Amino acid sequence: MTALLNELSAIAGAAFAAEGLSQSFGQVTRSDRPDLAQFQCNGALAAAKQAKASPRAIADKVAARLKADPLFAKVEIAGPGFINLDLTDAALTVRGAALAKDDTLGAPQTGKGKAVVIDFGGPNVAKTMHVGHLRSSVIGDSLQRLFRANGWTVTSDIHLGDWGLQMGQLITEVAHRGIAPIYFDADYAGPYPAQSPVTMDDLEVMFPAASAACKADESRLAEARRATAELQDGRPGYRALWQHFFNVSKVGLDREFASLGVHFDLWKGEASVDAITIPMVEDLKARGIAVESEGALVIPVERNSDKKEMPPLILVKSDGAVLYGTTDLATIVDRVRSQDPDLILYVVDQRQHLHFEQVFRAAEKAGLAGKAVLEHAGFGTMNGTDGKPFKTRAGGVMKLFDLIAMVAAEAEKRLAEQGIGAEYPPEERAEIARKVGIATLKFADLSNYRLTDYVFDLERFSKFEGKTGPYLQYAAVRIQSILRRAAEQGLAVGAPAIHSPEERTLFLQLLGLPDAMQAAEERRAPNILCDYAFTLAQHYSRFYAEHHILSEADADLRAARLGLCRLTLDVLVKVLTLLGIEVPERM
RNA sequence: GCACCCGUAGCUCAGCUGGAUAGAGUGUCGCCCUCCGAAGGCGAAGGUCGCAGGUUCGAAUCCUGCCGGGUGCGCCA
Repeated sequence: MTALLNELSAIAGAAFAAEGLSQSFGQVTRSDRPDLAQFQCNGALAAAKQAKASPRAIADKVAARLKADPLFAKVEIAGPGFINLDLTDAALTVRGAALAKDDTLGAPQTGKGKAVVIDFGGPNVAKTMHVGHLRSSVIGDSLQRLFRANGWTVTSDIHLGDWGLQMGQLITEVAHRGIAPIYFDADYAGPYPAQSPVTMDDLEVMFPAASAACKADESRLAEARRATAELQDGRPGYRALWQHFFNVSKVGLDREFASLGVHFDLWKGEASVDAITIPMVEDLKARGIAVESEGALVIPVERNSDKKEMPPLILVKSDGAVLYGTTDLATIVDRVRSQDPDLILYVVDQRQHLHFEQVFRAAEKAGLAGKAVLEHAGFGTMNGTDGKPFKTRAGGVMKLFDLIAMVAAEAEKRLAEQGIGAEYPPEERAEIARKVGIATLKFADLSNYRLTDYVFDLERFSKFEGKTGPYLQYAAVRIQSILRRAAEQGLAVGAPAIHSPEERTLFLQLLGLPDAMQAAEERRAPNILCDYAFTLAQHYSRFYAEHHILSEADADLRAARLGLCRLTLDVLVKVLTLLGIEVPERM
C-alpha cells in the first residue's frame, strides 16, 4: 500500500510533468486550511518562479488535468495559486477498506532490505538508572519499533558504559575499603569467588564516594587511572572484580528496562570490544592514520573546511588506557562485521555531538564503517522546573524506578477517585496503574521534539488530562468497551463508511498513518507519531460525542460505525505500540 | 574566544525541505451526563513567533548581525 500523500503527489507530479514542468512540483500535503480543502499542492507557485510564468496560469493547467481524475471530488485554485483538493467519499472508503485489510496497516516499507543498528539506553555499570536515562531509552525504543515496522532489519544495542575510568575508580574504592583483598593480591592465581564481594546497594554508595575522592585527591585519581589501564591490560583480579560489577548491575538494569517495557537485542558494552580494540589500534598505527601527539596516540580529524576547532580523537592516553572514543570505533568495526548495517543510529545526549563528529570522521578516514551511514540522533537535556538539571526535593538524583512507582501511584489514586475500578481485582488495578503511569511518562517525553531541552515537571506527570498518554489510552479503552458490548449483543461489524463530516475527518486521519510513520522515520522524530495519535483520538472523540453507535436503529449504519470504531482502535493501538505504550482492557 | 542547541499564548510545547486566518495542551471564563466510560465533548478570551536588517510576489521557517538561556571544546563518559 502506498501512503496517501505519496499517491496524491505522484498524480499531481504527473500533471506537472505533462505540462513540461518538474514532477517534484507535485508534492501534495494535508491542507493547512481544513475548512477549505482536504489536501493542497503549492507546486504551481514554485514552478512559476522557475518557469517565469504566472502561478495562476500554471495552476489552471495542472488543475484542468487533475479534474479529469475521478478520484477528486473537488479541484480548486485559491489565493495566489494553491491547488486545493478533496477526494470523493468513495475514494476514501476504498482506501479505508484496504487499510483495514492490511496486517501492517499500510506501514511504508521504506527499510526493506536495509539493516540498522540503533544504539541507545547506555546506562553505566555500577550506577542505578536515573531520570536522565529516560530520554535515550524511551526515544531509542520508539525508534527501534518504528524502523522495524517500516521494514528495516533492526538490531538494538544497549551499549553499556562499562570500560572507562569509572571502572578504575570503583576498583580502587574496593581496594581502599579493604572489602576483598584477594582480588588485589598479585601472587594469587585464582580462581576467584563466584559470589560478588559487593551488592548493587554497595556500588550505589561506592561510586559517588570514589568519584568524589578522585576529584579531591590527585594521587587517588592517578591510582584510578592506573587501575583502569591494568584492567584493560587484563590483570586477572581486576577482570574478576569487573565481572562481578557487571553481573550485579545487570540484575538491576533488567528490572528497570522490564518495567519500562524496553527491549534490547544486544547487551553489549564498551568492554565487549576489548579483544578487537588493540588490533584495531595497531592497524591504525601501521596505516599511519593514528599518530603520536603529546604522548598520546590520536587520529587527527580536522578538515580544511572547518570553521571551528576540531580536536583529534584520542585513541590511547599517555598512561596506556583507551577511552570511549576508542571503544566506539571498535564497536563500529564489530557492528560492521556482525551486522553490516546500512545505518548506525546513536540515540545519545546532544551534549556528546562533538564526540560523535570526531568518531564519525575517524571512522570515515580509516574506512571502518563499511557501507554504514553513521548518524547521531541527539536529544536535549532534561531539566527541573527551575531550568536546571532535575533533582529530587532532597537534592538527590531521582531513580527511574522510584519515578515510575510514583506516577503509577498517582494513576491508582485517580482510579479510586473515579470509583470506576472498585470491583476490579487488586492485581488488575495495579497493572492498570502501571500502564497508565508508563504511558504518562513516555508520552510526555516523546511528544517533545528530540533536540529541545525539556522541563521535567512532576506535577505535569500526575495529571492525566489533555494531551497525555492516558487520553489516548482512554480513547482506545472506550472503543474496546463498545466493541465488547457489540459482541455481547451479537451486532455485526461492517466495513467503515462515511455518513457524516465527523466520519470523513476521522477517515482522513486514519489514512494518514503511513504518512506519519514515514515522516517520523525520516526525521527520527517520535513526536510526529504522538501528534498523529493525539489528533486521531480527538477526531474519534468528536465522532463518538456526536453519534450514537450501539443504539443506532439502522443496522447497516450501525455496522459501518462499528467498523470505523474497530479500524480506529487498530490504528490507535498500532501507533501506541510504536511509542511503547500499552492499552489496558479497561481503566 | 570558537562551535553546537534553543528563544512561538500566563505556563508546557508543536509547527521550521518558505505559502492562505501561526496551532495544541494546560490555566481562566461559559455550556454539555434520564442514552455507548465526563481521564470526555463544545465555545470564549489570550501571540510585536527574542531584536534589527537582508533574500523573496510571499519569512515563525532561509541568510547576516546583535540580545538572552543552555551545552561543548586532547588524555572523563
